Amino acid sequence: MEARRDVFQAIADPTRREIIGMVAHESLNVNALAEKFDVSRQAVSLHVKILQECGLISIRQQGRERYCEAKLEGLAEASQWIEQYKQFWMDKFDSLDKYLIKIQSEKKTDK
Amino acid sequence: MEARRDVFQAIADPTRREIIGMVAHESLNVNALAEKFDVSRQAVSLHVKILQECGLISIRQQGRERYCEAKLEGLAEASQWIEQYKQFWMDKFDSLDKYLIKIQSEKKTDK
DNA sequence: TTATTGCGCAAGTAAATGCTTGCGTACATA
DNA sequence: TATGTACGCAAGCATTTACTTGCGCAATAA
Repeated sequence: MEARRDVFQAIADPTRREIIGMVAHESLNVNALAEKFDVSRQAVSLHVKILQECGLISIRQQGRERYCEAKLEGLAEASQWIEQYKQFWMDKFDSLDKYLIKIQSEKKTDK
Repeated sequence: MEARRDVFQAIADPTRREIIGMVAHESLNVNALAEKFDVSRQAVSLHVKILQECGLISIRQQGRERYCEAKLEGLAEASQWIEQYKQFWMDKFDSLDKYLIKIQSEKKTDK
């Protein structure tokens, strides 16, 4: 289980997406996280490790516990990749991001 | 190679992301697509099949050729998932592109 | 008609993925 | 100090993945 590891790979797994969703709301330690899934603690621990390696969560060690905190900016790369195509299926952007608005207006001549 | 197949899974593979990028610009038949990659035509053909099954491209049969056309709205699901977290990191940076430039320069070890 | 091209369908393979169980270790609490 | 708790490491295993080569067939060019 050691190979190409990027954000796209990380969020490809539904369990990992769930983990992200959970720690986005509140910091959770590995066991607390594991309790919410049907799979073993080890399995969850591995997902956590992968998410950490991909920069999507960070670990805060506190005593013997390891709290997982979301680092959602790690999603930016994937977000940008998708955003570049968004204009093709949406007429209107409700995003406030200046960069995206800029790109949108630049490519309005397309299509 | 038959199992869980969703959009996240589909875009997890870099070759498939490249294929999407290519057919987003122009319709290409399988062979034309295959020529642009190092892998065999069969491999590309399989990626195309997967992308089609995930609703990210559609095939237009024309004689013996099969033209791949992007169906970028298929990305909406993934887009929405990421979008829900966007607010959590957008205010952390002046702009998205600044951050992307940062991670791109960090990713020199790629491939 | 015959040769060539475009492409899908296997079948086979190596590597990656997801998960499990067993074990060791650091931290806590009785 | 003895015991329980949080969690990583590692080995083992069934699948899935990404590819490859070989074959066959329909559409097209010679």
